[in-house]
Amino acid sequence: MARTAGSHSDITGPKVRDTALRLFARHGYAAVSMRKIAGEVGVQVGALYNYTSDKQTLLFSLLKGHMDELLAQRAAHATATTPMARLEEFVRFHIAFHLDRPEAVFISYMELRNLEPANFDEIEALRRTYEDELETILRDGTAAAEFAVPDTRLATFAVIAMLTGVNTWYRAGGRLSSADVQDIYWNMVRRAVAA
Amino acid sequence: MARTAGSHSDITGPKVRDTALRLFARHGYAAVSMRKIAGEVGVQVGALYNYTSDKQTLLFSLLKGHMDELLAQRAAHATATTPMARLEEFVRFHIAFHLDRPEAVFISYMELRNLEPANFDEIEALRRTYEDELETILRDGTAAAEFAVPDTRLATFAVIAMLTGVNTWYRAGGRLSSADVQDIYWNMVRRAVAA
DNA sequence: GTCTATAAGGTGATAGAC
DNA sequence: GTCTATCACCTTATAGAC
Repeated sequence: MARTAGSHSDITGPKVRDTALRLFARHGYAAVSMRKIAGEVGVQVGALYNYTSDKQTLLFSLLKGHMDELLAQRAAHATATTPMARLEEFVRFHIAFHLDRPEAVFISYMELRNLEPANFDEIEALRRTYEDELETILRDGTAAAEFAVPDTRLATFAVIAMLTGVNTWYRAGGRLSSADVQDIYWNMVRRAVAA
Repeated sequence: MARTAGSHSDITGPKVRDTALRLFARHGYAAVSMRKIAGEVGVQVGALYNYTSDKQTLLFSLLKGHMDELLAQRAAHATATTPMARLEEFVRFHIAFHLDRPEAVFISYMELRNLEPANFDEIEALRRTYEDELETILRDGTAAAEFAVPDTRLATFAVIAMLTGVNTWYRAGGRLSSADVQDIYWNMVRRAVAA
């Protein structure tokens, strides 16, 4: 990893991504210019193009990175075996993961429509993979009579929406910790689906 | 209501609002130019300014109209008396109202950040008024031992998020009617909060 | 790797004719 | 009420110097 004299790629690169993530989350992709990103990073606009081929690719890269990490972390944390235990694990993981990175979560939902079709399809497929794990848990639990869920697809949507909604109101440093929120939401989810 | 010769305000006015609503919902407020709206409406850009003082006011007006209608319709439909019946009525109303106008719902959530502070505060106050009715129902039901909800504020957020999430997947003409969805979601909400 | 300068075109909003 | 023309500015992206 030799470092070219005068180069700052190991500093500027991550800074560009962090800055873009923050600005896209706060103001929206369409409302944030490459000049604004460059200004926050502390470089001129031309320098940004050393780190992304264009603005669209920058957005896609942020969303792709987020979804890849979601699936990787989820796979690393899946250890339970019974449907009830798997559901609790999923609920707690989802809340913890999403509360940890509110900006990435926000743009991954809000900026989907600003992805070019091919990029959109790729992100959607990853999101679908994640949701399918929850649906499988709900179907397995229904088959085992642990759950009473008449429509597992709708229940999947309902649970995901309820859990992701935490990000709209939760503020770190408030009266509740992530663990508190996990307890309360798990209690509601359990009762909503339990036989 | 005399009509000036050559004037079309009674046609163009609503058309500007409908077009802006549709384009903002599809592409986002920042990505839609006044020229694009004018083009879809079938007028030149200067004509738009007979119907709105500026682009920001157009967005605000759409969101304000949506929230006013939400609160008016809700008030008109509130007839139940027991907490359980009031909750069921609220759940069914919320789904029916939101499925009826997906574009207005979408921009009312997605474009909040593009409102100027004073406009944002006004819309937020209306949304808060709506949410407070649900929280009151949950608190009354908990006091009456019909519900077992340890944290009524969080339960309010959870229920609203779950219900509004219907709009992300529901498509008119699919396998389920609005009434079907209401039945399924009411069943989940009831079990999540019932004592 | 970063800079400056530039290309080619889009932006919200207004003035004044009809 | 709608049109055309215009203002002042911002946009993404690239070329070439250092």
